[in-house]
Amino acid sequence: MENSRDQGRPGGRKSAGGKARRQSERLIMNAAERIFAVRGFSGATMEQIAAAAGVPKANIHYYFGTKKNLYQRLIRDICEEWLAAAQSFDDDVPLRALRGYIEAKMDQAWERPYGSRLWANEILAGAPFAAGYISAELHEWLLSRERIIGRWIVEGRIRPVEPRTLIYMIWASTQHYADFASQITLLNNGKALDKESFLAAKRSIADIVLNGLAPLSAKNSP
Amino acid sequence: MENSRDQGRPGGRKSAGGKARRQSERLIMNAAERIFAVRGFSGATMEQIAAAAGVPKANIHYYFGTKKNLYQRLIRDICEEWLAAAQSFDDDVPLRALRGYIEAKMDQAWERPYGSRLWANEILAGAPFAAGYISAELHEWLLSRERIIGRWIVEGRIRPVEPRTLIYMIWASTQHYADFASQITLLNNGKALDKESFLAAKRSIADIVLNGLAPLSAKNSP
DNA sequence: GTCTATAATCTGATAGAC
DNA sequence: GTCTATCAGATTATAGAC
Repeated sequence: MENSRDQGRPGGRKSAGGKARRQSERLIMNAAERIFAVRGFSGATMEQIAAAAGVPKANIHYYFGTKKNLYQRLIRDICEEWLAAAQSFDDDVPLRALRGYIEAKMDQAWERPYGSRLWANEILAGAPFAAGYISAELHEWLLSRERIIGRWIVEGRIRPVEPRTLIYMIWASTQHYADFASQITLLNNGKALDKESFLAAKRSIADIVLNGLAPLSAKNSP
Repeated sequence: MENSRDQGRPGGRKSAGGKARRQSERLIMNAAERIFAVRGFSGATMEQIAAAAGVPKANIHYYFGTKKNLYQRLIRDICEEWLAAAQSFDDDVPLRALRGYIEAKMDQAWERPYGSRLWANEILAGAPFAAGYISAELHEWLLSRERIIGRWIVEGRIRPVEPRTLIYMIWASTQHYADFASQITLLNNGKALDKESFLAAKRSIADIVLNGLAPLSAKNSP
């Protein structure tokens, strides 16, 4: 009656499993995200991850098979979450869409900084695992938003700027607060940025960008 | 007559040596910069660096002693070069100082992309080697420029923004073109950004930032 | 100074007891 | 499912011939 396909290494079923499995996987993935974010794929060791998760090394292999596999799961996870922020760029009022997007990206940098850093590390390494996702979903999203921004420019609703540069600026400026957190901390007398300073930065970034885009007419008078 | 302190491993003299030494060191450092930039300190291997430099592994140890030592030399080198760009933030006309600085940072991202990426990797890792430099020289520079920007605001020459956020935005936006080059390439149909697109991005970033800072009065009319 | 060979340690992965 | 013990290969560093 027992089906041997279903025990032992994962993969027998799609990726289901009891709550014990799910719980262990979550524990390991959280630890792995931190370690990979700091050391990169090749720099991280399974032992460091095991120690951070508080489990024996062998358990990680039991649940994820290989280091590569574990890493890929995280990349996929981060891509999926990224889509959430991407959706917030969707109002038809330029300044509202852009402010919403900037705020969503900043919230993400605050709430899941290690995800952002893992991504940065992956890109620095040449995007060996994320390339497919970038060329497909991300590229598509980028093109669609460029079209929207282009339309706003034609309609005179924002100042003429290169849409792509604008989007890169938003990515860079928001992710900076996660990716360069250790530098920011050192420049803040060794104290990590508190929530208030972070919120101030969020507003400030949005203000600079949005003022930079305000059309020549319709100046914002008090 | 011969002094044994002066042969064998470096360190006998400060860091002098014949042209052969200097040439070999330069060759190895260039290769190491590329490898460390992509894999990070712990992810890079001496063998990869040796292969990239086209020398036997043992030679690297002969010239630099340890991996750590080689890496530290690079960090120092990059810090020093960074100071050059920092100097360009020095005009008393706000828009000129800022545009000059943005352009200097962009030029650096173009000319020495691996230096920027190595730095990014170091920060992601928690700045274990660069911490001292960041807390001292970089912090000092940052404070001095914040004072200048603050003065401009008081004098009504630029819109009131958080000076630190502004500087972080400039760092992030310019370094993005070096650090995230692989992502940018993938989003550009697999072709690296050419010089023209890069120059366009440089102008575009400066435009957005500077427009974002233009004071409420004295609007730029045609 | 340059290079091959090798020592000492670390790392990903697995075996197999519980 | 969990954990200890361990293997095979990689990795930093050195020894020593040339």
